[in-house]
Amino acid sequence: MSSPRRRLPKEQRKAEIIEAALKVFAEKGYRKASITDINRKARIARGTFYQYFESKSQIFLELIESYFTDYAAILRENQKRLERAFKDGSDPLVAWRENVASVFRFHSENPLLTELIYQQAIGRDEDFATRVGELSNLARGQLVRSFKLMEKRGLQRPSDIEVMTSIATGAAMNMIMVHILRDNRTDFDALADELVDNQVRALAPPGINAEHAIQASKKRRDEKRKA
Amino acid sequence: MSSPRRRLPKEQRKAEIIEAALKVFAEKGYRKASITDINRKARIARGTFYQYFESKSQIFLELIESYFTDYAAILRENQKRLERAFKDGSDPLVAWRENVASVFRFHSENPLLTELIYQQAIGRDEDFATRVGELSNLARGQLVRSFKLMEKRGLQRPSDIEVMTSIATGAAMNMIMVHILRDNRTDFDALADELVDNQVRALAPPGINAEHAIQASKKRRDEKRKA
Amino acid sequence: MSSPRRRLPKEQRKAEIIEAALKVFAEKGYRKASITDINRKARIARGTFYQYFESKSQIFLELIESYFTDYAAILRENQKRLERAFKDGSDPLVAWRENVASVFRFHSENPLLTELIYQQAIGRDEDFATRVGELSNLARGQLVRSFKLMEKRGLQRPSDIEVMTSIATGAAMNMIMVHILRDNRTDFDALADELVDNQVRALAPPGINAEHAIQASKKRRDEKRKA
Amino acid sequence: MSSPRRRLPKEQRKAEIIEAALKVFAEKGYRKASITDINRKARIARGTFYQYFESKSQIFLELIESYFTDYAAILRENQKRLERAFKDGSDPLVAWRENVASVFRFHSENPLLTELIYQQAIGRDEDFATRVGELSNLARGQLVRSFKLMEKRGLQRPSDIEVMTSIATGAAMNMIMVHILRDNRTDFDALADELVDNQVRALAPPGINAEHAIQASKKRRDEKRKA
DNA sequence: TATGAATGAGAATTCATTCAT
DNA sequence: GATGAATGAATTCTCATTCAT
Repeated sequence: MSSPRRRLPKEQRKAEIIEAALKVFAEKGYRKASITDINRKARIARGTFYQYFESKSQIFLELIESYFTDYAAILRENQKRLERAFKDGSDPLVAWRENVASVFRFHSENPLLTELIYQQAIGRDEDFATRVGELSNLARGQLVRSFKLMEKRGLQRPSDIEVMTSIATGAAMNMIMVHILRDNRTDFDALADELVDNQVRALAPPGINAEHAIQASKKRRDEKRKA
Repeated sequence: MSSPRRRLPKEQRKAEIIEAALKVFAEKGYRKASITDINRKARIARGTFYQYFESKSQIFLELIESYFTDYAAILRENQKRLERAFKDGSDPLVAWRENVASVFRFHSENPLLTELIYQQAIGRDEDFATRVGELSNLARGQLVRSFKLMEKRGLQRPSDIEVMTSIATGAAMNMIMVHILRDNRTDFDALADELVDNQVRALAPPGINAEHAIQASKKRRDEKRKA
Repeated sequence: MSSPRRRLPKEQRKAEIIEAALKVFAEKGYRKASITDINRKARIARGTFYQYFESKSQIFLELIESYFTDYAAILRENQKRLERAFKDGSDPLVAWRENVASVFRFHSENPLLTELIYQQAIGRDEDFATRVGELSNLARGQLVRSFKLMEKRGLQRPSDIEVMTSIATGAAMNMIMVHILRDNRTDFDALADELVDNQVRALAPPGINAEHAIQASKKRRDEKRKA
Repeated sequence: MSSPRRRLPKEQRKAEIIEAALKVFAEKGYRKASITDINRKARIARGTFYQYFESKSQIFLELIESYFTDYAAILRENQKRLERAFKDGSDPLVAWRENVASVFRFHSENPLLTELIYQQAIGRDEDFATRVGELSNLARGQLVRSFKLMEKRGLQRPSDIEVMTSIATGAAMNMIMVHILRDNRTDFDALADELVDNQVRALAPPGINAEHAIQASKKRRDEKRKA
């Protein structure tokens, strides 16, 4: 009916739409955001959207999946880093610090996606609840495994792992929301230290001196960082 | 056109509508829930709703306000309980435990409202974000004040209070979501103990034996409870 | 948002919408007709339609069903009239003439519905084909039964009943389309006579004088008509 | 953007598209069929279609025209065959039988086009109604002329030619739809005989023995066929 | 010639809100 | 007070058509 405007390689156009959708969803929330909002932000016509995505829910789901795919990769790396430490005989706390910092960094680098997940997808909205539930259970599962490993190695006092996981997860999530998203802090090591120190003190097994372990692991981390 | 069904005292009718709205919002989320859903649940006609509430957003806001009003009352009481402990010379940790348990109990008794707040209102639904932000800052402020008091009294090691608050708040929020809402646990004291023990260990100042303080305060709490 | 216009009893409004839809569908065809067209014709707002009908396809189906319900009633009566003639010993051809005329009259009185069925619904459009097929088989079945009855009673030569039915149905359908719908003829008896005379001559069994039977039955019909 | 697939002679490509369009329209109906459906079936790109046809309605019209062009040729031949019979002094009924059979054969050989015309184009889709009306009047006109000729030659009783034409046309159309399209019958002579025998009996002038004429013409037809 | 990305008018449908009864 | 018919803005999605490559 009317004439096309800007011709773009398929992948680039798709990326632009995804970026626009991410902004719009993060800003307005899934239900309040309209396809028209996305189109406006991506500077495309009404119909163009549907050349790339089947529906509003499909693009949202795609965003969610992409978050969890990337996050899962981070978590897998973290798990490996911890296991490697045990194998190496190097300080597992150093690995733990790096793990926590990497989680903070990941969310800092994906602020819109993070907002989307933590503020929109978690709501019992729509058909996403199921998928989001599945995916966040994966993440939770990773943490549970790490805790178990630490406990088994005698680095953590015996505890109700499920509750400890809720505490650790909630603490991390809230730090991300408040200090990373809201305050835009980027001193990931410092933030990670706050959380890890807290956990070490809280969970150090009776015989172990938490303060000493904390100081030693920070020192080792800094030395390693210099190399 | 047709005959009115049930004539009710204004306040009772209003309460019924609020109850219905709460259920509907908690189940479907603010955006997905329709006035018709609420009307159906409250067994009233389309127009009746507007005799009691100006709009959909108004009743939602009213629900949010009511949550925060009630929660603020709990938090005020908790603050008093802590201050009273200091005045009395009684164990502040006993008060702290009771405080945490009372927060769990409050959310357990108001599951729908809790779900609403934690899963819907938190989503950056621009219409409510501002007000929800204000109100949750109030709650956060209360906690910051308690932490400061503890620190000042030498019961907590010096720390970044903001970060500690994020950790404590996030941990509590997540425990509420997972163990109270999802798992329906009602052993509030046990849950509170998990969290408090964790915090005590993590935050005990250098000179103080955390384990001893934990055991002593639990014992005192139980004795007090018997009376 | 804006104010209601004309308030009508539910049944009356529904009837108005049905009438409007009938006109619009008959004029434009099912697919080209839009809900907006119907709304405009019924002088109602966009949303009002959906208070009375679930969807465009539902109202169309309802129209089709109503046609076949009414038509089936006519055909049942016709069948009875024929059977009564055999029981009475009265001239079955008189009944037959009345039957054909009644079919013409029915379609003449429902010109829009007729147009809808014969010109829209018959097309392999949508989900209607199945239902229309079922329903028109019912009608065809009635005719087959009548033919069999005539043949059994020796009033018709043995023949391929299926083909005869196709011929009779097609002939009648086309007469309806051309002479009733297009030319608006209302001399149903004359039209019926043309068709029946044709059939009698075509199907008269060897021993019977078709011309005589034709004249006699017309005479009897006219006498009966006077009473 | 991407490379052309198959470079074809203009006429061949056009024929392919027409064939695809025919299938698609016959299957889904004009309105429901999309250009994309046609493109997919013809294995061409979106834009290619418009190199050969101006619009969706144009190709449809072209299909309709092609049906009527071919059909008109058949009817012209038929008219000639009938006139030749009169000139030859050979049995016009033999010609008549052949004519009817040829009509059946034509529709049998063009089932998709037939479906299109009888089920789609007939629907008062305002864009085509006019043209389809004109064209089917042409066909009807041919039949009227034949009937007049038969009547003039004393082979048919005087009758309301318009009504007779409606009857004959309707009967033939319905036989085509039911027995040719639906049942896939290919015994065109047998089918033609059913219809012709019927017409002969119905329209034989008073002095003529219909049964005799029927048998004689069939015999002659079969003899001629052997040659 | 052929392609397919881009367009936007238009379709069906939803739902918060109004107001005559 | 209560009712529910009526409203229309807004939303998602479709598809014929255009045109730069």
